[in-house]
Amino acid sequence: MKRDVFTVETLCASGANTHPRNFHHGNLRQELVNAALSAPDIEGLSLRQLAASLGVTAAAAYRHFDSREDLLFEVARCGFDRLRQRFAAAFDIATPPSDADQARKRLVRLAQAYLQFADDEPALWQLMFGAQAEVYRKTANVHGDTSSYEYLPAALLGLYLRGVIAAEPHGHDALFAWSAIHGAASLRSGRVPAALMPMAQLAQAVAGRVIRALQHPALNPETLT
Amino acid sequence: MKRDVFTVETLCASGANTHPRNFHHGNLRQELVNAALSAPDIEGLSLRQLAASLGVTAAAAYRHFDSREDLLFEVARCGFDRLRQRFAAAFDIATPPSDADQARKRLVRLAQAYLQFADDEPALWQLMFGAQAEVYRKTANVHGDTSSYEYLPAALLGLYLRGVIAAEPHGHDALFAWSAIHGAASLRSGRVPAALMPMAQLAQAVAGRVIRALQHPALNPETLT
DNA sequence: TCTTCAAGTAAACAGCGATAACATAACCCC
DNA sequence: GGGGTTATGTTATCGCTGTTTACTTGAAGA
Repeated sequence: MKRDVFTVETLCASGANTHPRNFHHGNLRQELVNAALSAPDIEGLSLRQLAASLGVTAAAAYRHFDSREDLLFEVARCGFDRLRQRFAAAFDIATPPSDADQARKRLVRLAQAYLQFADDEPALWQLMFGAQAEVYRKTANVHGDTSSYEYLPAALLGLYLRGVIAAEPHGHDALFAWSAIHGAASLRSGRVPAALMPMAQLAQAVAGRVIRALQHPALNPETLT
Repeated sequence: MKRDVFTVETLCASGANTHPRNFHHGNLRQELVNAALSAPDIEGLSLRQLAASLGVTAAAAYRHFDSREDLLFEVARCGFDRLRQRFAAAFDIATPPSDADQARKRLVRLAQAYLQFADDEPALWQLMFGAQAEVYRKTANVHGDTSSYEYLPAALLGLYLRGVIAAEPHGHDALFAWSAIHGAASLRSGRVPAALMPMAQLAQAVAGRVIRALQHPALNPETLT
């Protein structure tokens, strides 16, 4: 009994499927990633439990990933891809803003997409931008996704071209806009009470003020030092 | 030998100190916290290693803390206290701003204090605002430190009273300012390249734009929905 | 059909947080 | 000073973790 557990008969008999396509898992690598993606705490998940939840030994995972970290890299990569898709939908490149108002609304949509992502996938958000963020982001980018960071400057450029903001957006302007939106998402994700207002309201409050800041000429830097 | 290791003679003989004040550690609780505070990765530290680094067994730590988390709570509490001290120094309540310029500079100093803290104590910053932030912040606040969050609104009020910003600062204004500064610190702490400029420059870029945003009347909200 | 290989298994390792049972230094009371 | 109590250490142990090793087996190709 201890030795013969894995004969073909035993397995086929126990499986409800008529044709369990493979004794070997169909695509364990992807299934591991998928299971991790929907875990309530991705960073804290246990590889053994994850494998067990797929009816597989922990060691099996090591046929597909070098380490637990390696698995999390892949999960983060999927996360950045999902975020990029949301940005793409919010940016809506197919219908360029017809006027200044539309350009403003596009920035608000981008902000809201960011906030919504943090709301919808808190564990994934933490993996991507939390403690080990640097490492995971680096690997994700190596795999070819820096593009998430280009929608925001593009939206600012759109605002400039339609006369909403004063000067051609500088790198500092994009960083400022990103800081404000990322900070809001981060505070919200950390359940800071002030950031728990309805999301559309938060997106407007932040994006609206970002636009206000860029609408007017810069302060004399000497008044700040 | 196995039994008599802990006789008084053995210990005094091995200690270089003439008077090892106590066989029991002087103040193990505080020493554990201090050691944790200067660990390169606070969230990921191992209680056993921490205890061993103080020449003590892991179980000894449980005489002073209910759990590893309980220790981290205390560490976070110290972190929020240190942050508050930095805010207090930057705010400099003893010398109120004499004019609008001084009020602006005070906000820049607050932003810089925040960024400097994230730079100086990255592990502590991650503990306080990272994955488990909510939990640690809650406990820290229970212990009596919500005051860190009051310097920023106070600085905005100062700007209003000196005619720099248009309207009496609203909760949304404070949240926006905090988001922008926190976001910048967060991006910098995550080594996002754009945020790695000299810190004074970053503080000016962000705080300056926050002021610019609040200087002017709000946009018509309908242009944003 | 025989060989080879990919992809699973079981078993073991060290390290972790946590608990329980025990030992002793320090202290208080007489 | 002597004796009991308590605070604060120790050792040993548990179950869990990530990871490695050696083994097994289904599938596919010459």
